[in-house]
Amino acid sequence: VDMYAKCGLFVIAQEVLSTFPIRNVVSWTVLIAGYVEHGLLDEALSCIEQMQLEGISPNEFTFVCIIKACGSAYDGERGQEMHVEIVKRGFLKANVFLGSALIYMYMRCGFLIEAQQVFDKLDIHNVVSWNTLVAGLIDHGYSEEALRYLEQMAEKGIPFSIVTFTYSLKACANLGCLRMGQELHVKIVKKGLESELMIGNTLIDLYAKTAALIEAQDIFSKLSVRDIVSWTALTVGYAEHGQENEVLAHLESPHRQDIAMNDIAYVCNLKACGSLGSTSLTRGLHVEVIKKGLEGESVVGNTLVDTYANLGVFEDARDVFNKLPNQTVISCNALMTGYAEHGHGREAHELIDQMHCQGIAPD
RNA sequence: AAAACCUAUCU
Repeated sequence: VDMYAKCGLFVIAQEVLSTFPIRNVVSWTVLIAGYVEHGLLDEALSCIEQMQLEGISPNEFTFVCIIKACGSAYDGERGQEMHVEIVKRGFLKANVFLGSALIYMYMRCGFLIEAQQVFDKLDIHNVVSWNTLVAGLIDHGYSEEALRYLEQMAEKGIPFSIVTFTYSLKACANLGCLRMGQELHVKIVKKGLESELMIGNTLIDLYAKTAALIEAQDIFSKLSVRDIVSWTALTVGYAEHGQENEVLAHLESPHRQDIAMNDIAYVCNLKACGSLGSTSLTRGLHVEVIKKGLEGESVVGNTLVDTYANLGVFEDARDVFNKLPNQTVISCNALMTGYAEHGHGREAHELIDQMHCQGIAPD
């Protein structure tokens, strides 16, 4: 059941499960974990109901899965209900897995105070519970706070993991602290972690964001294995600093290296084309995006609208905008900013009216 | 026998 569920073959997993004369909490939990890993919250929750109907109670493992599911689905309400249930059963105090899952859930749902409270109340901490807190803070733009927690970790002698280093670098990148990033880089080299892909990629990003493009390129060149993240981090960095030739050299390279593009990579490359002010490159990428069926993906679609609008190519901006499966305040703002910056006051006003008609609240 | 943190990206 675990294998099928992990592979996403849920019909077979359920079938196997149904042939068991007796199911226990593990049989159900592995299935639930599979659903959660594949983002299927409703199915996971319905399993919980079914197992309880069979008279089987969820245990700590089960609750970790459920809490994670609530976080992934941004369902803070339900997460809170589950939290109450967990406390009632006395599971929380000593289980750092459950604690980390709750911190993740609250952070993702924007309940930062609650996340910190869970962290503070935990009897046991480990590097993951710290990392989860730090990651959440950084995701919400509190990089200084995150750095303070990272300092505390160091003071308490908690060894940094790859994830800890990654987030430390990310905090530096967000704050534009090249110096601190370089100090971390030295430590990373000393620990022999520089060839870790996640760390290498984050170093590329740090140096690119702090305008240290020679260093960024150097890290990139020295990586023995590169993935799509390595490429896009560098490309965006070059674009943001106006290095057109390097961008051109990198846009096509992932293909040539047999590295698959994903939706985020298209967003990055579109962003790069936009930074360079190139309508033709943008159109070229747009064609690829359509071929891959990604035009309607919200972030990809919004980026297309934004890029075209910034370029002042409003026929295309409008065309993509109209085709979006759901227009949101983000896509509207992107289009509107373009109108405003290119002096199209009338269109901007019409868009406000359209938002009103569609019940999209301006922010 | 099963569970937590995971790098590039949109206004």
